[in-house]
Amino acid sequence: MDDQEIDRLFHALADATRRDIVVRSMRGDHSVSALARRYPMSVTAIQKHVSVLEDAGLVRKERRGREQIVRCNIETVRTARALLDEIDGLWRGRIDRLSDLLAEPEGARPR
Amino acid sequence: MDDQEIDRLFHALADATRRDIVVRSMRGDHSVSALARRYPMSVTAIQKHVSVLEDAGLVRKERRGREQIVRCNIETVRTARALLDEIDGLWRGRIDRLSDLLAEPEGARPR
DNA sequence: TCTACTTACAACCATATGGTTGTAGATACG
DNA sequence: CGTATCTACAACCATATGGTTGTAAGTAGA
Repeated sequence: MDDQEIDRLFHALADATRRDIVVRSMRGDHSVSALARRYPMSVTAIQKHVSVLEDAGLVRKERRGREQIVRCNIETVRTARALLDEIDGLWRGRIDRLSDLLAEPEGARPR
Repeated sequence: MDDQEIDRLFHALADATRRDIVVRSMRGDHSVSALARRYPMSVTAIQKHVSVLEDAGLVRKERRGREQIVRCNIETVRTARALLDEIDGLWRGRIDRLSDLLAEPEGARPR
């Protein structure tokens, strides 16, 4: 996963309406226009939000007759979480290395 | 934590330079200008990135003489991760409820 | 003191973002 | 059939974003 994809992923999550669409799309079948009825904005605005989520891989659309059903891609949510875990891992590694240093006897310190 | 704060948090993470600053700021003391030397952009641009990270709570600045040292706020990284965990929890809850339904005998289904 | 370094901030600019309205095509249904 | 619904997409607009340069002020150090 390259930087641009990660940018798109976190950018997609940086909007309350989009986060809400992700959650709703996990809990049942919702067409784009059905989703639009729940927010104070036009169908086109929701189409754009769904498109941003789609480009980020957080959601996919499945056509059913004349409607597009929006469904969540939970794997991508987990990918985002894993990215944050990685940062936390670096932090914990930093602490570990620090305590390693403190625990090491003087002569054993790597040069 | 309200929607706007969450927006700011994910928005701050949606930029490769800013993510890199977060990681660097975990691994030692870096002033704003020291950070700026590592990226192909002006000091002012880095000041703005640090400011976005600060507003998101991902980083704080500590003045040391004439320089500002940027340090990571790991707790906020963990907050972001917890938000994604919450979504994943809803997903897993959905599955649990589905298998509950499937496991239930016909007559026991809630009305 | 004088000079270099670091930060702060205003002003500016191009592009991206998040919304709107309008038009049009495809599908469902009376 | 005709009509309503759903989606797609272009055009438009205001504001936000991410960069720049220029100016000024505080601090360190020869």
